[in-house]
Amino acid sequence: MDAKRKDIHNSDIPLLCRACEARHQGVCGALSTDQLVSLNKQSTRKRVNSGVELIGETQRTDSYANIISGVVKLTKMMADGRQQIVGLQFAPDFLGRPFRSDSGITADAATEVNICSFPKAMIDRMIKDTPELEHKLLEQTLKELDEARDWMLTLGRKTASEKVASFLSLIATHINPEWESGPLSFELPLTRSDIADFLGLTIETVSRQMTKLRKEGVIVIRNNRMVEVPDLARLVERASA
Amino acid sequence: MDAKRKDIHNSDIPLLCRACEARHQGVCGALSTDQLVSLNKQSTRKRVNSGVELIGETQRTDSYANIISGVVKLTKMMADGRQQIVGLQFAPDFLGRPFRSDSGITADAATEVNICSFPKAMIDRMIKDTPELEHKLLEQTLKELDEARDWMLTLGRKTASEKVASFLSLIATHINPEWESGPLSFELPLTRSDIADFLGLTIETVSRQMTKLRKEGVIVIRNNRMVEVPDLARLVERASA
DNA sequence: ATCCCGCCTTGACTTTGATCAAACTGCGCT
DNA sequence: AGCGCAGTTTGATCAAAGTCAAGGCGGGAT
Repeated sequence: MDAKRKDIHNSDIPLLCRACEARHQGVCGALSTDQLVSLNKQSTRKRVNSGVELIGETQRTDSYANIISGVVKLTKMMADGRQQIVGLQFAPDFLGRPFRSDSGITADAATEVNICSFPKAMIDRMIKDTPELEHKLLEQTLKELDEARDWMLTLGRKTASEKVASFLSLIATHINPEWESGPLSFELPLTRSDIADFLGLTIETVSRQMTKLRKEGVIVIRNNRMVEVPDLARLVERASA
Repeated sequence: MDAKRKDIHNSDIPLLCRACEARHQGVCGALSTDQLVSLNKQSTRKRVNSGVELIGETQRTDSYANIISGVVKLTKMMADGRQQIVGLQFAPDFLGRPFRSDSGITADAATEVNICSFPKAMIDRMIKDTPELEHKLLEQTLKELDEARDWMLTLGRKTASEKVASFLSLIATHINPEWESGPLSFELPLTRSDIADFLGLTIETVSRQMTKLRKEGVIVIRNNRMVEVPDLARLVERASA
């Protein structure tokens, strides 16, 4: 095993992605300087508004992207309109499904989103030449799989109240992963309707459970989007995580 | 790109795994003859009965395994005993979580299961030396992710009746992937209790919905485990897939 | 054969969350 | 300011699934 390979496998220091002009753990971290330079030429930065479809039925999926900022929701829809959010992606996640163009999932911007996108063909080519890239993809895919399975437990076995607490905990800890103690406030990246689709509930039930948590003093609702959590431990408790 | 690399990426012909004495799409497909020989020395075939824990709290996860036959259920459990099956694995799936020992999931034999297991350290070492192996793992992980997300839609948005039909369709099509038309009969690999844990329902609800499908002529229940489906299309329809 | 035990089914009733409907809030617009 | 609108909250009612309880079925052991 050469030193370079070892380095990639043992370290999780994000590398500089010149194409995105940002440090992140997206695909770029595995690339050589030469590859980054050529990627740089083909990549485009985009800013999209909330609600815009990034990958799906209408948008042909001929590109991958790194998320620079914002939140992307991955949604599955049934023929009759029922829908379920099957994943949320934050910076610096990688957006796109390798080796396949359709997975029956659409990706929409939940908030304003900045992405750096590049041609799918280019990345697919680099994957074949660069094992480190495949390693990065495997790590992200495993992370997404863990998250999906955690959420399956929430969808299948938790009560409405536990679901809402789980969602708020998820966002709270994601916004501030290094939190220790004391109050914490943050902006919800989703509307009530999106939260309902993420939790497998209706908007009315989400609203009622939020109200319940507010009345019990577990959360403070500043406005529809801004939430304050005086004691995260108490919220996490409600989630029965 | 050398020919060998290209071959692995473009072909999905299962290779002979000498360690398992079986052709399958598990990890062995990516290995060289030398690697297979050394794997052969360290691997052990095991037959385990239904209900036995393969990976989890008690069983220290220091090994990976290929499933030779049988069905393995991946379960998440809450502190109060509620549990959710987050995945089913069939031959020739690969069993084990790379790069991490605990993922909060236990793997139990749902039926009698035959596995071929090898030391985790050995595979982890081979992963670093053999990009093709990592490619195989990525493919399986993506498949599991797709399945998990499909199931999230089922858990979050389908009715009890649709859930049961979805489960039966899943098993029916898995048992006989090349099915065209005409009646189809198969053995359920799970108990009612397991089915309930997979669907996020109670055993009573599962039982009632099975009875309903039986009375409507969509399925015939030979005995608790044996089910006959006269017209698969009609069942799939009920699943609102 | 009979008993036993695990697994499954069925019935009566309760609870949770969905549905339907109405009203409220914040915000951009004229 | 007043209007309109999207998003949210709240209330009343309803239906779906859960809970509790009893009984049936089948396979293995004595």
